[in-house]
Formats: sequence, C-alpha cells, structure tokens
Amino acid sequence: MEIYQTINVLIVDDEPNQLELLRYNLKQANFNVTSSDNGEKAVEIAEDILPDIIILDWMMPFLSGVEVCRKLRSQASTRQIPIIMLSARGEEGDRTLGLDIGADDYITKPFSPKELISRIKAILRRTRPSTVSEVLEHGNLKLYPGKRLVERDGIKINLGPKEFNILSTLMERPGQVFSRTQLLDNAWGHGVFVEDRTVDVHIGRLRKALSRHSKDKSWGNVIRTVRSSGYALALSENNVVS
Amino acid sequence: MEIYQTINVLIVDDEPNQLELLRYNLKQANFNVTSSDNGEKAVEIAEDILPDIIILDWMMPFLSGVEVCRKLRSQASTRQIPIIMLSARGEEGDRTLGLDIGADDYITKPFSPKELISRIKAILRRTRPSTVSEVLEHGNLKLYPGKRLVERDGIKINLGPKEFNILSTLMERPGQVFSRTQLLDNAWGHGVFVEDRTVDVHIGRLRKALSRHSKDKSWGNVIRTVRSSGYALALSENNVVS
DNA sequence: TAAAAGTTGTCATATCAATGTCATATTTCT
DNA sequence: AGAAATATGACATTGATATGACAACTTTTA
Repeated sequence: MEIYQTINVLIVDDEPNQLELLRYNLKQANFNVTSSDNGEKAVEIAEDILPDIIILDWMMPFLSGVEVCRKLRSQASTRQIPIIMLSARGEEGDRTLGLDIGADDYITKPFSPKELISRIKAILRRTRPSTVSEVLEHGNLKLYPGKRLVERDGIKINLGPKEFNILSTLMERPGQVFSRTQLLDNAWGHGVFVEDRTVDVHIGRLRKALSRHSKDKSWGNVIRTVRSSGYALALSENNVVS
Repeated sequence: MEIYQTINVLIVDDEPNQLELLRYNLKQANFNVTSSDNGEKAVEIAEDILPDIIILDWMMPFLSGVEVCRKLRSQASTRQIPIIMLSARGEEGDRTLGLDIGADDYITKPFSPKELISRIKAILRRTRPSTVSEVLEHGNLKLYPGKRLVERDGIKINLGPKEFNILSTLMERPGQVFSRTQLLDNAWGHGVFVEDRTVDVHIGRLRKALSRHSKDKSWGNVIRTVRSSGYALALSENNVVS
C-alpha cells in the first residue's frame, strides 16, 4: 500500500536514541514526523497539530504513556486520533491494559520498522477508509467528502451543494478539464435539464467563495477556465503549494 | 471494561474445537456469536447479518482466510466490517501480508482469550465507539450509551429514545454527514417504514431539547444541517467563512 | 386499572437558502 | 475592431428545511 497523502505522525518517547530511530524510519516511509520527548508537551502538540496517528512510548518519566493516552481520549478534539503504544515489556497484562486504556495497537520492543509501518497503515486504513477517501487535498485546499466540508488553510468555507459538488468533481482529477455537460452530469445528476451556461454562474460563485475573506485575491484562480472547453483545477499556478 | 450494547461477532474457523473455544469465550464476554466452519458460507452469512466484527482463521480448506477477506472487501455491504485474522504461523511476512490484504488486525496462535477480546474491543472502539465507551464527549456534551443518558455541562437532558439514538449516531463520528436514510437505519432499525422527513422533526426536537433551560441559544447548532445531504455533529464553529 | 404524561409519525404552513436565468459587462482571439 | 466566449450582478423562483399542531400509541403514575 502506497501513501499518497501527507500523513502526520506524532512520536513520543523520552529516549533520544529511540526517538531518532523512529523518526528516521518513518521519514523513510514518507510520513511527516513530529516528535516530543515528554508526555505533557505531547498532549499539547497533539491538540495543536491534530496528527493522523500517535506513536506513544509506554514508559516515560512524569506523564506516562498510559496517562497521555487517557488525556488524549478525554478530549473531543483528540479522542479520534489512533494511538500505538510501544513497550519494552511483553507481558500480557500490560498488553491488554494498553488496549483497554484506549490504545489502538500495542507493539512490544524490539520490533522491526517494517512491522511498525504495517501496523500504522492497517490502522490508517480503517481510520480513513479508502472507499471514499477521507480528504482531497490541493495546495492548501482540503475537501472532506464525508463531512461535506471545505477548508482553505484550515479555515472552513461554506458552499452550496452544487458548488461543493463541482469542486469535488474537479478535485478528484486535478488538471483534468471538464466540459460544462460533464460538470452538470456529475454535480447535478444525470438527466436534469439545466442550461449549460448555468455552470458558469456556479463557477463564479465557487470562485468568490474560495477567495472570500482572503487578501490573496488569486484564490479564485484555483479554477482555470479553458476557453471553449470547460473548467479545470489549476495545477502549477502561483497559489499552488506542493 | 464493559460492553454497553449487543455486539455481533462472526467467527470463521474450520476446526471444530477451536470454533467451540472461541464461541465459548466470546459468549462469556457478552458478545452475540455467529459461527461458520467454512469460508464460502461465511461470506454469505456476513452479507446477511452484517456482523460488527469478523474473526477469521487464516488456514482453511477450499476458501482460505485471505480469499474470504478479499471477497468481503470487494462487496460494498461488507467492506467496512472489521476483520481479525488468526494464524498459526508467526513469521513477519505473513503478518504484514495479512494486514496488507485488508485485515484490521492479526493474531498469532496460540493466543489468550483475554488478548483476543481486548483486540476486538480496541477495534470496536474505533468503528462503533458507543458499544465500548462508557461515555462519548463532544464539547460539554456527554452521552452515556449504557445509561442512555445525556448531559450538557453535567445537567441531565431528557430525550426520547429516537432522539437519543440519533444523537448517539451523530456522536459516533463527529463531523460525518448522515443521510436521513442512514439515520433511520441506525436510530430506528432496519426495514422500518417511516417517512424520510420524519427525521427532520426529530432533529428539531433534539435541538430543542439540547438548548432547553439554557441561555446559550447556540446549543441547537451542535447539529449541523447539510442541505441536500442530511445532518452532522458540528465541529468547532470558529473559523467559518460564509 | 384508569388517568396522566410522554413519544411518535404525519401533515400543513412558514422560512429561508440555493438555484437558474437573463441582461449586461468584460475578456480573449483573430 | 469585431466576433465569440466568459464573467457577473440582479432577481424571481424553486426547493429544502424548520416548526407547530394533532391524533395514535406507549409508558408511567397514582
């Protein structure tokens, strides 16, 4: 399974060597890594960056892995974030306690990087079902199909259903040009009788919505007009970040 | 840890002893158990009863665990059902293959019943939080699935069964949009014949109940209306651009 | 057990956001 | 410049959602 989206991993371990080892291996596997060497800070960071998954060492001074886990589970904002616990001990008592406490998985040291990565992916597979990929990204635009939500730089943008559908269609195939008819089919459904030109109006509304409350006027340019053909999501525009 | 709702488990193993052992232990843990001793039948049963989780033996004659897993994953109706694979072999190659194939977890025989149950619960915590969580929280809203009780800032809120079920469904996946049909399925049960629009009325009652006895009028806004789609539990209202 | 209190599904009506179209302005291409 | 395509503001209409009322039921209470 390949990773085709930026996945943020937060690793928490008080031992510098272990931390560095994890960081290295996860970076190799294309994850975006943030780390913390203490539990208290880890909770703050988690609330702040909302990582996609957290790798948590069981044994830590001050705030232990178990307590960090509890704190994360008690907060609505972080309670959905999957947690993998790492432990030096292999006794079953610990293992089941870890799972009961709210961890999603529990790995005993020593473990191979390959196994850790497999487990991360297994968890992400059910956290973000690929049937309808949880989020479509384009530059700093994010579209969540299941939540019918669009964000620009983390700021929510309200769109009408039609505008949402159009943007969704465009974002599924960035760069691809869609004719007005295709957009009508996708965003309205087959067999509706609506003027082709109506699409123009909605594209206009979409552009306006995307650039609203932003000094950066170029946001409307995310949608490229292709004269005599239709519209497409702009690829290499100045406002596109990769 | 307790279980707060009926959970249907499907176990699939060709070996009668093993099957009986699993069945006994899972019953003890208050699961509702269905079993099959062959892969082909298991797929049919799964499509039929849509269990909350499937325990699948890796090695089986005719249709192997891997193939059953593939079949279940290729069907829309069963794609989302979590699967735990059981295997006698412990080599890492198998382990990662199992996870890559679409299983949610992978346990090596011999394992203790306690560990299996812990892993089942760990998975259910993600897929069906209300079945294993004592409390679901969202902001200062708390919902206790077992007690069928809802609190706002510690103050009890009276809800009818339907309203409770709707809220429970929404709180299992904050932000996720549920269609009226989905809500009917979840809160009323399969196969009831009720107008889709009835959901609107109950959402209205739910909102009213949530904001009753509170100056803060915005409490009804916990539930977001998504025009042309359905309803969702609102995520933080800040940062909204309209 | 009967009355009271609470739940539920449906309808009719009110409200309000979203939509589609048109007329006109602007851009693009030759 | 002239033609063709696109952008945009305005506006009536459509369509979806919110809400109050009510009768049929269920559960609780006395």
